[in-house]
Amino acid sequence: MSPDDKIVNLQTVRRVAAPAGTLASSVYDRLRDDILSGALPPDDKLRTEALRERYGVGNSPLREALNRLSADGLVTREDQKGFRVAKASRADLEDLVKTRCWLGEIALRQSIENGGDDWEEAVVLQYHRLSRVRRSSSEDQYVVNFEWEARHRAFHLALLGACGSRWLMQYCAQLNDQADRYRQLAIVVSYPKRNELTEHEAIMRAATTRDADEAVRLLLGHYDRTAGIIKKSISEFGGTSASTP
Amino acid sequence: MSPDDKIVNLQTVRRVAAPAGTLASSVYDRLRDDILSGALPPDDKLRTEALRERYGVGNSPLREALNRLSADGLVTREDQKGFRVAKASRADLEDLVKTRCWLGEIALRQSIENGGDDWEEAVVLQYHRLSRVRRSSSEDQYVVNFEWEARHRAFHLALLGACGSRWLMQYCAQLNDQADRYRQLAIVVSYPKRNELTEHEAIMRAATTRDADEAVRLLLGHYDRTAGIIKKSISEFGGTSASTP
DNA sequence: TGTCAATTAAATTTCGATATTTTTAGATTA
DNA sequence: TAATCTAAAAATATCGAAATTTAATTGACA
Repeated sequence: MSPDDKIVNLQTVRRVAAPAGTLASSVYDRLRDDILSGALPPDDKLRTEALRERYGVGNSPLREALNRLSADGLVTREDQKGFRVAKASRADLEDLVKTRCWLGEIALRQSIENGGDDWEEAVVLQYHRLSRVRRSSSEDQYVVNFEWEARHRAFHLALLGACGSRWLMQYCAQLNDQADRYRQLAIVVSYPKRNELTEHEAIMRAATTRDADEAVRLLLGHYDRTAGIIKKSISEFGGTSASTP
Repeated sequence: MSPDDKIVNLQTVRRVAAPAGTLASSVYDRLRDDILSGALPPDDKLRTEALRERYGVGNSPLREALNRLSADGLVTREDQKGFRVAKASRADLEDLVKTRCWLGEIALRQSIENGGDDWEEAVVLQYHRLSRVRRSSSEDQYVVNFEWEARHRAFHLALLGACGSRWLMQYCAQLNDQADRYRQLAIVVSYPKRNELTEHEAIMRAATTRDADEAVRLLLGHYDRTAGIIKKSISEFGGTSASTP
């Protein structure tokens, strides 16, 4: 048994073939994927030595990537004490989903009000793309399908994409990412039977019909339901990844 | 003469005496101040060599600070092209204030609803502290008073401090900082006669009286008025700092 | 004179090693 | 046994120079 077992497998196929222009960006992408997919569990200490070996890079690009991630709230940093994967807790999740609902409602209403034909088309398009890939890479057991994850993100962003505020969009995107991480953490425990496609379709229809109230109701319900499933499937997060008797 | 002379120049008295635990954090604080105060103008290219000399540090801590700042949206980064001070534009300002109003309203209403006695006391206290320092360090001309800036920020944060969401608070704080930067940029041009203390007092009273609608009206008016003054005092931002015919 | 290519210069990014700080382990003492 | 201090080990933070990439300059050619 190598010392890095907890990190390694999870047989995750990389989402993209790292088109990174700089080494630091490449490491950033990979680390980000590993955190969002749960391969690196919450509160895990991120030792530079171990990570340098894992990603095969030097000190500088690694440190740079970690700093960028701490900006995204996926990694925490403390002077002289290095980096850790951001903690996950029930309280934080509740805060997260609450904020997500507040901001999501504003963004969706603005989008429905301001969005033109191009916005409508983008929403329909992204929904279509989402509907063409499977939720899980495997039939019997759940295996992260990075393609689905990417399209799911794209759909939700398109939905809010005409809100007319870059700042708001940026925040919504960040909250989406955070929620995605919790979703992955939960799924590791139990893969819920949930037909998300139906929910997404209903949201898409209400939005493109410009039925703001209904669209908001559906979207917030979607957010809440996701959070509910996560909370149900996990008693408490952040624990050390088992082992050590 | 103390040995800390290197801090002195730029005739700005540092807000805090740099209690930084690490060099990178120290540089981060100083760079941040220089950007927020307008000493480093928007869109300015940030060459590592020049900055290393200016702050008297090596490559690593500087780069680390820049990466953190790009997280705050005060600095932009492009692969292989380095860092620049974030651009400032009328469009961005309008986006900024719009978002600030959306989020500020939510945070204030939540605070008024959830806040206990401790919150009320904090608001009153911060208002009092704000009222004890002058807006400008000098009487006749405007000179940034970092103490006022700090207390002003503290007051606004206290006001929203009981909203019950760390995410929302973080966003509001970031938007506040951004708005502060624009304010400094504008003031360099013309120092408007505006009795902000009266506005702050009114907001404080409405909030502590739990008059949500009135408090929101006043706060958003405060935001809007600030943005209006800024827009009026500057035709367009971001230009190179004069020179070069 | 204007454009394109090749060369030089400048700046960013990255590496490898060193200095500091924190954590761990061991020993000593109350 | 618990607590405290000291020394060793590990990890973080920092430096200075080398390696890449981008930008600028020069010169040739149409």
